Amino acid sequence: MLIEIDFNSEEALYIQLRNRIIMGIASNELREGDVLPSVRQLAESIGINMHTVNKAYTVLKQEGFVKVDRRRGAVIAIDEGRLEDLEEMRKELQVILAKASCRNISRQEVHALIDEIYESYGGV
Amino acid sequence: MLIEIDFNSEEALYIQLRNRIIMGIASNELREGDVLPSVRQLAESIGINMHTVNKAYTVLKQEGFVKVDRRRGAVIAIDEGRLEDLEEMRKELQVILAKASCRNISRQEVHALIDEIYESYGGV
DNA sequence: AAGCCTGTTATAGAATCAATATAACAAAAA
DNA sequence: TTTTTGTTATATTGATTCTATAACAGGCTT
Repeated sequence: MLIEIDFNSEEALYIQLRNRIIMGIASNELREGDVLPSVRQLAESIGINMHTVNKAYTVLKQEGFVKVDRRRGAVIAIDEGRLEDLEEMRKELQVILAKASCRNISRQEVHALIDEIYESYGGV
Repeated sequence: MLIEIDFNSEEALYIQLRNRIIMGIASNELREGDVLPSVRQLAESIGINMHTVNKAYTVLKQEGFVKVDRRRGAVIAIDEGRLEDLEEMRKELQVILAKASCRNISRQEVHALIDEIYESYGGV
């Protein structure tokens, strides 16, 4: 899986990295059991520091997307039943939809966008 | 309009403030032409620094939710045709829905949540 | 056994951001 | 005139982000 980083973005590098990997899982480019590159490898291939990658992996571990095996490195392992995430999602959506509503983006448009994105993650 | 701040949140105070005001506009608690409290007033009533409020207002001005009138202070004034926001929304939704997809939250559940939130903002 | 590659940890520095604290200014309102 | 408005400048504190070395133990390869 190709991981791209935008150095002009305001988003922290380790957050961009985390997001890319989560999106990789959603789009099935990364599957349960797949091994991520070592922190040193990935850091070098992107051109950033080892610790920045390590922080991304640590966050992914805490959030339940990855487990770390001393032998194999960081392995995709998804906690599927985390209800905290639903409340978190509600809060995030409240802000996003408030903005959308102010900009006269209709509910239909949002639904269409949701479908489009969900489609790209392989339906369900 | 009552503005509440969570001092335990990781979100910056000025971002929380901005979000509250945008949500206030969406829910029609704040309407075009309404005057926001002065930076000093609001700062005192919440118990934070004047500059933190000022930063929130400055961001709201840049994002096109508020205009500042020397006479009246900060006034709600919404730029309704900003297409940058649609692309921004797409990027934010991509991350949120990736997480949702990983947690087995179905597309239907997301649609229902969208409706619920949009409902609270008065339909459309 | 020796060397290499894992993740992990510690420490330190630079740059930026968040929040606070004073202070002052011009314009408008009381 | 005095108060209140937004605006601007400056400074300090603390946290965050990213980088840089360095070292360690566990596992793998040769």
